[in-house]
Amino acid sequence: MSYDFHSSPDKLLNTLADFRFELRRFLHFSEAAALEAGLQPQQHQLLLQVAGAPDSAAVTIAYAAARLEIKHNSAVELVDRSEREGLLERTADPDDKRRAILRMTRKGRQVLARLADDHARELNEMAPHLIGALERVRLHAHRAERSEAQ
Amino acid sequence: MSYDFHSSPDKLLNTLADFRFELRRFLHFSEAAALEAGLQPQQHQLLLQVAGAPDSAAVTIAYAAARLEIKHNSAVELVDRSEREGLLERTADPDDKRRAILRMTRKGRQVLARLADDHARELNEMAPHLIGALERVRLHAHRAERSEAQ
DNA sequence: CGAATATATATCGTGATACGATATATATGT
DNA sequence: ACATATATATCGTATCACGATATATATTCG
Repeated sequence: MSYDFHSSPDKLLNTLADFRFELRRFLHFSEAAALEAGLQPQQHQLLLQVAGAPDSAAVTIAYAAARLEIKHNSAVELVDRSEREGLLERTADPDDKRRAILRMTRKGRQVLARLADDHARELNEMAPHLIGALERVRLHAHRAERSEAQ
Repeated sequence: MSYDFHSSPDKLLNTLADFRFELRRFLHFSEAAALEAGLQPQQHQLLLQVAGAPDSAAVTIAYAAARLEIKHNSAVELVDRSEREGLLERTADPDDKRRAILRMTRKGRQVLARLADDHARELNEMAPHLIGALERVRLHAHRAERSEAQ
C-alpha cells in the first residue's frame, strides 16, 4: 500500500508545482483583468459561461452552476450580485416557470468582449508554457499509472 | 476603437468558455481531492510549492507568496493555519533572522505524496482536453492579435 | 384527478480566505 | 549610527462558497 513505487517522486512534485505555478499565473492575470474592468473574478466567469454557451443550451441558474462547478445556491447568489450591477438579467422561462433564463445586458456584453480579447491575447502567450508544463506532468503521470496498475 | 474587427466574436467566447470549463473541472477535482485528504485546497497548494521547490530555492514566506501569486500577509496566514495542523514547520534562517524557512513535516509529506499521485493520474486523463481547448483558443487569439496590430 | 415526489430557484447563517493598512524586527548602505 | 529597505506578522473587512432549509412549479402514478 505504499506510494513509493514510481521512479522519481521529487521530480513529480517539482513538475506538478511548476504546472500549478503556470496555472496560477494565468488565473492571477485573469482575476486582475476582471477587477480592472470592474467585475469580480467570478462575475467574469459567470458572464463568460452565459455569453459563451452554445445556442442549443438553456442558460439557466443550473446551467451556470454546472459550467462553473459550483453549487446551485452559490450560482443564485452570483447571479443576484451580477444582476444588481446590470451585467445580466433573469427572464422567466415560459415553458417551465421554475426556471430563470439568464440573458446578457448590453453593458455585460461590452465588458466581456473587452476581457475576452485581453484573455485571448494573454493565452496566446501563455499557452506554450501551460502546455509544456502539462506535458511534463504527463511523463511522470504515465509512470505513476503503470506502477499503480497492480 | 471598436472591438468588432476580429472575425468571430461568438466563437471566441464559446471557445474561451470551454477552456475555462475544462480548467474548472480540473480545479474542482483538485479541491475535492484536497478536502478529502483533510486539507484545505490552498493548504494543498502551499505544501506543493514548498515540497516541489528546487533545491536551490530558499523556501520562505516570500517564496510561497510568489509561487501562489498571493500577497505576503495572505501567505503568512496560510502558513499559520498549516503549521497549526502539523503539515509544515517554520525554522529561523540563521543567515537572516528576518526570514522564516518552511520545512515539511512527515505528516505533510505523506498527505502530499498521495495527492500528487492522484493528481498525476487525473491530469494524465484531462491533459488532452485542456490542451485541445487551449489550442482552439490560440486559433482565435491569433486572429485577434492580427486585427488589433493597427 | 390528486397526492406524493422530483426539480429549480431562493434565503440564511457560517466559515475560509484574500486583501489593505499597519506594526515590528532585522539588514543594509552611507 | 541612522535612515531606509526588507521579511514577517497582526488586525479589521469583504467576498464567496457552502450546508441546511424553504418555496414554487412539474411530473408521476395509484
